[in-house]
Amino acid sequence: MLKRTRDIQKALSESGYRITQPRQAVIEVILRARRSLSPEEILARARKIDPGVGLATVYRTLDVLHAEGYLERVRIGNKGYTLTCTEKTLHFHLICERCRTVTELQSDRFSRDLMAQLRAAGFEARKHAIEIIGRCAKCQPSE
Amino acid sequence: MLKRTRDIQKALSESGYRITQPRQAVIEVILRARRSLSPEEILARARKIDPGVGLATVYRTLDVLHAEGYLERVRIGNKGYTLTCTEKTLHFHLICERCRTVTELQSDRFSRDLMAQLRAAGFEARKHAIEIIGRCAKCQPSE
DNA sequence: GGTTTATTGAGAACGATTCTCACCAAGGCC
DNA sequence: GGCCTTGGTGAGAATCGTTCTCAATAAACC
Ligand SMILES: [Mn+2]
Ligand SMILES: [Mn+2]
Ligand SMILES: [Zn+2]
Ligand SMILES: [Zn+2]
Repeated sequence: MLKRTRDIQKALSESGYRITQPRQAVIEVILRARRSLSPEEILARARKIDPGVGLATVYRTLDVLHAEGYLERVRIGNKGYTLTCTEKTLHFHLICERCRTVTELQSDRFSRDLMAQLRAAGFEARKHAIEIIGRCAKCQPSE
Repeated sequence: MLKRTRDIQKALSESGYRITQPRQAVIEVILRARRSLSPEEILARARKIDPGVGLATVYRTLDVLHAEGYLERVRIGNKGYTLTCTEKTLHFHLICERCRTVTELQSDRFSRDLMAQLRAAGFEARKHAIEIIGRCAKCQPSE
């Protein structure tokens, strides 16, 4: 089991959630993934750890992780893929539409500028989703 | 009929689309709206102009407008609301989760910075969705 | 007006997500 | 360790938004 899996479990436990087999499996799967996964993909991988897991529980666990701030939902096209996220600060996602890898980026200048704009507009931000969709460096159309 | 409705109709017509009653109604509804609307809301309003319009046609017209660059889909929560958009350049959306108003903002500094980051990452951007979710100036919790 | 053919409305079909409910097991307590 | 309480679970039904199907319609062009 990954160290970060234990960290998240401990935090969930302290928030009053029970650490069940299915939850452990789902968390482990998401942390191990190199790219964002759909709920169905998470289910398939989780079943290799705990064969009995059900799809509804995958959705429920995603909700828990989202509510506790350990997971973001990122969309590619109409499909709802998911992604772990450690960052709490303003950052953005480069989503490769070919390999589905999600790269997280940050920029202080970017953040400062955005904050200033929000203040000017009198807008109180609660959350953000900054997604740039295209091709990552590895997936450029060769030519 | 709004002038901009006629402009869009003319452009669609020149692209080979037929200017039908339902399409006219949907375009007019979206342009008149002060906030983003769901497909169901668009249907309800379009039926006040042309009572026979069907839901499938609303979806189809949204697809056409999207394909022709006259409309963006913006999500609030899980629901897919829609919005007209004139801007072609990099810009972002301030989405009020209370009144659903979508404000479009732009910033040259922001754009330049983002472009630089993308270049550094070797990422080829095709489209973007920059959404800040929260409360607009009018919807601040009083006090 | 007549012809062609893209577009339409109604309802069926679909896929993703959520709900229901009887059963189960995590975690606190002795 | 065993017992109890109750939150969590799996299976399948239900729901919801969206897409599809197809016969009927009406734009657009002559
Ligand atoms: Mn992130
Ligand atoms: Mn826009
Ligand atoms: Zn890629
Ligand atoms: Zn508002």
